[in-house]
Amino acid sequence: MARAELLRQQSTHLALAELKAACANCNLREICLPAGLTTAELDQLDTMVDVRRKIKRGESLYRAGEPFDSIYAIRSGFFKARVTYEDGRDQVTGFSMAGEILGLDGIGQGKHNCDAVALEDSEVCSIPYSRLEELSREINGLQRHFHKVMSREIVRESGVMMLLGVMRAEERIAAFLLNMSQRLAARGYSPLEFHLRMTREEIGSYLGLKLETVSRAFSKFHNDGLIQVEQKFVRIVDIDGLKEVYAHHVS
Amino acid sequence: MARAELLRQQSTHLALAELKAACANCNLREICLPAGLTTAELDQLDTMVDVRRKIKRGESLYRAGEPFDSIYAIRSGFFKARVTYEDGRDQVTGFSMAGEILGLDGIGQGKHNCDAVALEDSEVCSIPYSRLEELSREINGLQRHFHKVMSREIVRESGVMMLLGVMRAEERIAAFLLNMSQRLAARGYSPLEFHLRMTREEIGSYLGLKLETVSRAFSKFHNDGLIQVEQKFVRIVDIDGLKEVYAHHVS
DNA sequence: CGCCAGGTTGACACTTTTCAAGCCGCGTGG
DNA sequence: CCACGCGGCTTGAAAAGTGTCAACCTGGCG
Repeated sequence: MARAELLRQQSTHLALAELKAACANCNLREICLPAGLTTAELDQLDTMVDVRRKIKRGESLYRAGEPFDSIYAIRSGFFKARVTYEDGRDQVTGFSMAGEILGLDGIGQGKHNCDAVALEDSEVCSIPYSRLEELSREINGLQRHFHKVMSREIVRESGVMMLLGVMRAEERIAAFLLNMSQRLAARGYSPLEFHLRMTREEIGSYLGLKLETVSRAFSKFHNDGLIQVEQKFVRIVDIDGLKEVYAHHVS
Repeated sequence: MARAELLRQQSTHLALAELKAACANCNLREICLPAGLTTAELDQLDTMVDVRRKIKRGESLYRAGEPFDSIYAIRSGFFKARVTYEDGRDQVTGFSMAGEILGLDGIGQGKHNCDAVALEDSEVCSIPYSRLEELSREINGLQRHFHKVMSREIVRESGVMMLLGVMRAEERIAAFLLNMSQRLAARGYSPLEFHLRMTREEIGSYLGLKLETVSRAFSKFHNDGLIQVEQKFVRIVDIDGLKEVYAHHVS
């Protein structure tokens, strides 16, 4: 905290482009928090964003129970959100990639509700919540977009509830692959070839399945000519076929 | 829309207490949106809340796809939120009771994402989102509390994901009963005796189970002396026993 | 009075988990 | 540089949990 502040001040004049977040120059600005702001508003926003923070693979950005004071925009990398249960059982509640916002779950109770764990070396922009509150009173577009981000998180989660509540194993996996594909495409990556950052177990946890079930579904899709899988590498061969599995019932 | 506005103006001087929402006098103000505001702020808030709207059992407050313009505070009654899937399958994503806020899912896309259906005759206060935006720029406490409400919805949903992802049938039902009990208690009702407003099928849909499974679990809890069930009436006989089922594994 | 939605219960089928064995690939240390 | 170890992945067989189908019950309402 104190150290971050120090870093921020030091960086203001020196290596601004290097250490300071600089939304105005960020190539994620269209999909990240500043989406839709004017150039002038972007400059205002920049005053609020703290230095970037690097998180190594396997480390956590925050942990459940820690006091909440900032939200985070993912600058690069990949995270999982994990909720741990009283008895030790846990569940992955989401995967997040560049441009997405982490930490929204902390606002309600003033402390984080889940762990945010980096699945690869990552970098985040840290946004003190109190400054976000202030600034979103001044910049209407920021207020509106922040509300949208929260609302979309609610909608996203109800989509996951649908996955977990009504779909069967193969449908869930197909939905998962299509979702990854679509989000990667929105970031300019290939929607048909990608590396999974998470293990089978993490996918299973997210989808409410055991890792063996995930593995079997991958193998079946492979044999059915829908995808090619080799460890964490996935190539979608027949995307329409995948969509049929996802929309199921026509089998 | 125009009609609601008309009603609101008419009611301002006439039957204010009857038709106008009047947060300042509402006995739900401690758990509803205005929680934590000062008396003066409450009066400001009242200028924003439209007339109450009555929803008959079985009718919907809004439906998925309809344009979003207001959020709603439940004044009395009981709702389910339901998402319908392309192919017709649907899922209940939540149950809401007095003092809770409906419609937050609409902010992100400008249209509602689910149906909100009354499970008994209900009354809601309608809060135009544009006015909420304005006012939450002026009243810091309102801004903060609105953010908390959204954040808690995110946390609530990740709790449901946990239910759906890692718990088995009987644990889910126990969790459901304990959750109802706790929310009713927060509203001054008996936590140990209540009437379920929803059918077994709706409970099942919410919990990702078939209605027969719900029914069997109820019967089992009854036989085990944990609860008494008779149709929609439930009495919790052994709440610690229920909690053990919920925390499971010790069976 | 009779109908019908909603609920209960039983028998059986099916999906997914559990348990177990073995493989593969990658990083580490000898 | 190779061997080793280990986490991660795959696959099979059996077990468990939940869903499906069907019959029947119950209570409320027209």
